[in-house]
Amino acid sequence: MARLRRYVGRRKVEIKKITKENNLQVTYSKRRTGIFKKAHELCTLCAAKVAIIIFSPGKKVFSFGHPGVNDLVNLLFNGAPSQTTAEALCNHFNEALRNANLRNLNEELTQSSDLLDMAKKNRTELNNQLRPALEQFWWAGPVEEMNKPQLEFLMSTMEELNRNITLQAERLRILFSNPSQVLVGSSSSPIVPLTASQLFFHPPVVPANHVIDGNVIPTPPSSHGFSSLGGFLGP
Amino acid sequence: MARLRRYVGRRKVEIKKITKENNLQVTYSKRRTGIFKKAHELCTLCAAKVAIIIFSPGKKVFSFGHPGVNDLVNLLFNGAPSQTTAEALCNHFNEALRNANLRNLNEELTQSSDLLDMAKKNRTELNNQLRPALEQFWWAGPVEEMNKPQLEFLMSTMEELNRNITLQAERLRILFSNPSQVLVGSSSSPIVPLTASQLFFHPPVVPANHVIDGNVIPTPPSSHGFSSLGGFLGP
DNA sequence: GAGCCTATGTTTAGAAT
DNA sequence: GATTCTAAACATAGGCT
Repeated sequence: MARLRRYVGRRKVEIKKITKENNLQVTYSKRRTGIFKKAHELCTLCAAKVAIIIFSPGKKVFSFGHPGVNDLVNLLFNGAPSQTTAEALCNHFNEALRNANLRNLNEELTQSSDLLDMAKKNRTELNNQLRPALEQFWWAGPVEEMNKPQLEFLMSTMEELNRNITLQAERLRILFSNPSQVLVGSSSSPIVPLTASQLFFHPPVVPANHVIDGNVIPTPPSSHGFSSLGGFLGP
Repeated sequence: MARLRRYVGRRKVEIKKITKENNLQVTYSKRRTGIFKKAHELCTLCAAKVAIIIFSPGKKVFSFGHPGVNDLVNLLFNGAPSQTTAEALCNHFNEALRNANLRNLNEELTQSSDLLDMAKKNRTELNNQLRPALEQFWWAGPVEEMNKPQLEFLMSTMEELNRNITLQAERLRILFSNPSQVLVGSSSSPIVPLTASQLFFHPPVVPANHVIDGNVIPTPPSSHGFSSLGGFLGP
């Protein structure tokens, strides 16, 4: 009864930058977790796809949350178009890359490579084996180093990405040189103009099954390409 | 007193795919809002940078939340390096692009272009005027069409992005052809190896002040570059 | 579908471990 | 720096408009 009130309970907090460096760190950590959880739930509940990148203030610690590893696995091993596959894999790697600054979990990436080898041989048959393994990557682990095969794969994935980017660029150029054809009218226009989203999120036009067999070394785009997503790559 | 108990209160919900199509839609909408709010708070509280993409199940409705418009404004008008500026702007546009499927808010983009013209003339002096205007873009509005100057600007921004991508690719290739130099050792190694994140999130190496004056028409990468972030661009 | 409403399930601030 | 604890703050399911 004389129990001292050790815990105060949640306090109201004004939404402005936290000044106490220590509090900030704790809050950051907690809320990051919270957001990821929410994202996970949203994915599960609604079959949505969610990608999140968070750059912490100083520590350049950033996380990448992404739900639907299940979905990715499905895309990956159920004959989805190559582009999608490439994206799924690239995404998978980036998930790791983006966490690449704390611990050294090279094992996970290695395992990933193994999985890819397996996938190369049989897409659907291995589905059940791979699923649990890939799901380990959910809030995937960090990487301090990549070995050559891993890098190789990353690059080949990027190569395809680059090709798609170039294609999109070509479309953009055409659009640009003749804007009236595409940009005129609203969505109800008889001309059926492309919306901006249609322009940029165009379905694949690239030959299939390239990524998994790919091992070329072109001039792939680096993840700076992703910057447009965040614009947080500053110095 | 005879007040009927009209509202039941929140019910516990199992985290698995919602079957009732109607419920799903409502929940999706509510929770998406919730996540964005959380993200916004995280940004404000912790000065973090958060990027979120959500693809709804069927409707291909996706949103892009991104905090720190404040930060972007600062980057934009306080002499930040060009690359960062480019990214900030590109991001800004993409924020709009990604919402480009519901309403038609061309006005907002137009305003944006105007802001850029202003910025071209004086970066810091206009800071206070611009800040509130740009902040309107926080959960920015949709766009069904872009006019030529807007497209032009988008492309020039992308051009720079593309250049950076190529640079990064070059680094990657070098790394690839001589992995041992970079990939050996842990972060405590005397060789000071690049971490994956250092490799990919490298500081700018591109000449400054290009974007704002830019008006060229190169082969810019399209937003498919972002796919690696989500891998959700499939058909 | 967007919005309001409330009872309840969840998250989390602050302190301590 | 992550985790635990408590109580209060907050988010939200289901129902209704």
